[in-house]
This record gives sequence, structure tokens and C-alpha cells, in this order.
Amino acid sequence: MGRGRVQLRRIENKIRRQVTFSKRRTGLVKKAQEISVLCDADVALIVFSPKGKLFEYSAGSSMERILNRYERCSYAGQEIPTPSLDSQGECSTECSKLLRMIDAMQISLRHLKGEEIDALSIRELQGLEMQLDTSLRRTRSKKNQLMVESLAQLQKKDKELKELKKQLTKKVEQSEDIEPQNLSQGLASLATPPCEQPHLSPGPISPHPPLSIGDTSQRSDVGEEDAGILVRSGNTTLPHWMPRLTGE
Amino acid sequence: MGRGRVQLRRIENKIRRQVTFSKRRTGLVKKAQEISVLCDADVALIVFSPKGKLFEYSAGSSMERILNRYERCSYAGQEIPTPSLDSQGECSTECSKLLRMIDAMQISLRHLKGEEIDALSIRELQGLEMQLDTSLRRTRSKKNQLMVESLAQLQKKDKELKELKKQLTKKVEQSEDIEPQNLSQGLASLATPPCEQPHLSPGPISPHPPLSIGDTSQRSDVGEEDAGILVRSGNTTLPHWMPRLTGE
DNA sequence: AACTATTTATAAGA
DNA sequence: TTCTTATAAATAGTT
Repeated sequence: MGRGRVQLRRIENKIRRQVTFSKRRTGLVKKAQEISVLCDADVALIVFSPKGKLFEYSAGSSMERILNRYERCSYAGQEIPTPSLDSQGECSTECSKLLRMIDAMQISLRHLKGEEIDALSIRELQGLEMQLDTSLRRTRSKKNQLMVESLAQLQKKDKELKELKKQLTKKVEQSEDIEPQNLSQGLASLATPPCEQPHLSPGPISPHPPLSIGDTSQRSDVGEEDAGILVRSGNTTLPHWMPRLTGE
Repeated sequence: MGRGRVQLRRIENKIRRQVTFSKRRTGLVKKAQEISVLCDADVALIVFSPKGKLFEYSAGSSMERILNRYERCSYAGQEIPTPSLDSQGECSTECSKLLRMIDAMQISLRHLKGEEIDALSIRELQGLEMQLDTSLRRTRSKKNQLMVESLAQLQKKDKELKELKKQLTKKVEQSEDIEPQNLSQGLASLATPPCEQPHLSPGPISPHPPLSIGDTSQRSDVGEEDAGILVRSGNTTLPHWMPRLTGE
């Protein structure tokens, strides 16, 4: 059904494969829905795209219901999966559902943490790899964005302080005959503060949310990705995660 | 597709309904198998006939594996099923504990998936980045290891088949005066099979567990890490995830 | 289970 | 992604 006879083998072209997947997935769901309505059947359809994305469809009853029914039917002859502690019917059902959920989530968490991946197939590993790659990109990107913003803030603050210093110095000079040195020395140590994290001081000095500045105890990966904007500082004291480019 | 427009409503006639069910079920399975092969997807299909009979089909991976994966994926993104009903002190305490646990896990899970990272601090992002980096390395490493092993297997099999072909060809030549060409031609097409995924054929042809072979729909990252061993193939049909180095 | 007249699905192209 | 169109495929009703 299309402009050429379909070869029953993997479509090599990535784009065409993706398009075909999308179309056929729609078709499959439609068929599933049709058989459900026409023939009064319960249908559950689960599809994982090659990239590992999940698509699900169920008709006639909820996915959960169908899967439960499936387990009952398919395990019909096998061992009993320990109904175990049951006395408060309702609640234990709820609890065991939560426990299963936790089980499943733990497995996911372990995999995402690179643990217990020995049991995974190549296909699953590739899905995981892509997921992790995406996450890593996003995380790096976000981190670098925050770093740049944070630095810009510091620079702005520094500039303001310098300006303040300048003005005050001027005033001091004007009234130097009255108070010779005390004030001017105090200002010198105040003008460029030792770059503390903003959130250490409870008072909201800046209108921005608390920025905590991380360290770079890793490989050199700071200047990557979309943080390609190189921020140069004059004689600003740099935060410790920033590579010292200017040999001030 | 038939001699009348299909009404999307339950077929009342019992016989017709049963017949349609049977036909469409076949069609649905065929479609499922096609999308799996064409698009390299994992598909699970569960159908309950109106009489309650179970039909199941899976492609790309075993039903069990797909259902496990489904639970992992679907729970990972799911909403918490309402802390709700609490009256029986003991159990609801237990439940809410589990729910809090699930909550925490979901947050971790989302972060590891690169979602909802906007609220994280630079320090937290760096921690996450390192975690993801480690996971990615491990995953790639494991995947590549499996790929190499899988390829080695295929090569071994290929070699065996070639040896077999050679021997059989020899035998044929010896008795060529009796049966001129039929056998030898049949062998030629049999010697190097089109590298189907083993799990598509139900019968266990090889003694190896079903290897599901993933694709490389990503950046070129196959030859990295500890998979530095370059495996060359003769005229073996390569699995599709393998970069074609030999321009056969 | 087979056979067609038709309807549907969809591959390719835009 | 969505629309269009030519054609392959599925299948409803029939035998």
C-alpha cells in the first residue's frame, strides 16, 4: 500500500525509517482500536521506537487492567508469584502496587546511574546511551548558562563597587583635610570582596535566585557547548570554577 | 477495504464478529511485525477476544522484556496515584511512606533524564553532570563490548557455514554426473543467510540466546573507548549497527 | 478456506 | 509535521 512494493527488511535511511515508523504507528493504533470496537475485544499495544521512546495504546479497558489480566492468564499454569501478606485486601493491593512501582523505578535509576547494566541487550544499551547523552548535553548546557550568568552578575557588581569606590574616594579627597586616612583605607579592602556565594548572606542583595557556584573537579569541559560565549573579565576576581585566562 | 464501508461499531452478528476478529487479529499481528522489522522497534501486542481468550504477540524482544521495560518507562513518568484514602492508620502510614519514597525517586529520575533541571544550582548540576558522564561511559563501554562479541559470533557462524558449503560442494562435484546442477545452486543461496534477527524465528536455530541488535542512529561513536579492537570481516553480512569499513 | 470488489493504508513526493 | 496521490494491501461479503 504505497508507491512501491514493501521490502520486509529494516529501512536503512534514518529519516525514512522515522517517517515510516510514525505513520505505521498511527495505522497500528487505528487497527487496534477498530478490532476492539468491531469485535468487542480488549487490546493493549506497546511500542518502543528505535530510540527507546515509549508509545502505548489500549482499548476496551485500561492498560493496567489488561496487563494485569495478561499476567493472570499467562502465569495461569506457572508458580504463584507470592500473593504474600494479604489481610487488608484494599490497602495491601495499593501497597503492592506501590512496591512494584518502586521496584521498576529503582531499576531505571540504577540503569541511569550506569549500574547493573550487564543484563541489558545491545538495543537497550543503545537506548540508554542516547538518553544519557541527551541528559548530559542538557545538564552541561544549563550549567554553563548559569555559570555565564553568574559571572556576568559578579562583573556587574564589581563594576558598581568600583564606581562607588571612585565616587567615595573623590569625596574623601575633597574632605581630606578633616579625616586624613581612616576612611580611604577601609574602602580599599571593601571594594572587591572575596567573591562569596550570594546565598551565604541571607539578605536578598540581588533580585536573582540564589546561585550556588560549583567546582570543577572534573575533566576540562567548561568551555564546551553553548557556553561558547567567552566572558572576559578586567581585574575582577574570578569565581573559582572559572579557568584563568587573563593572567591578571 | 472490503465490499462495504466499515461501520465503526460492534458487529452484532456473532459469527461475523468472530470471523472478523480472526481476520483482523491476523492483520494486526502482521502490521506489528512489519513495523518492528521495518523500523527496528520493539512491539508487544495483547488481545483478549470477547470470549476472554488471550492472544499475544511480541517482536523485537520477548514479551516479558518489553513489559518490564514498559513498567520502568511508564512508572518513570507517571504521576503519583493520589496519596488519597487514609483511614486504616497502620497501612496508610506504610503507603504514604512509600509515596514519599516514590516522590523522591521520581525527582532523581527526572534529573537523570535531563528534565526539570531548571531549579538546580550550579553545584548540583555539576554533580549531575559527573554522574551522567560516568554512566554514559559505562554504558558505551558495555554496549561496544557486546557488539564486538556479537560480531565475533556472527563471524564464527559465517566461517562454519562457509566450511560446510565447501565440503558439500566438494561432495556435489564428486557426484556431478548424476545430479548436474540443482544442489549446487541451492547451496549458494544458503551459505550466507541474510542475517536475520534470531528472535524472529521461533525455533532456536542457534544455541545462543536471542541477540537483539540495536542500530546506530546516532553520532559516530562506535569505535570509541575500549572497543578499540577493530574487527574485520571477510564477505560476512554485517549487522546493521556496524559501520561499513570494508566496501564489499 | 478461497475469491474479488472495494476500501484502506501508506510510500513517495511536496 | 501535514497534505496529496498513486498504488499496494487488507478485508467484507460472497462462494
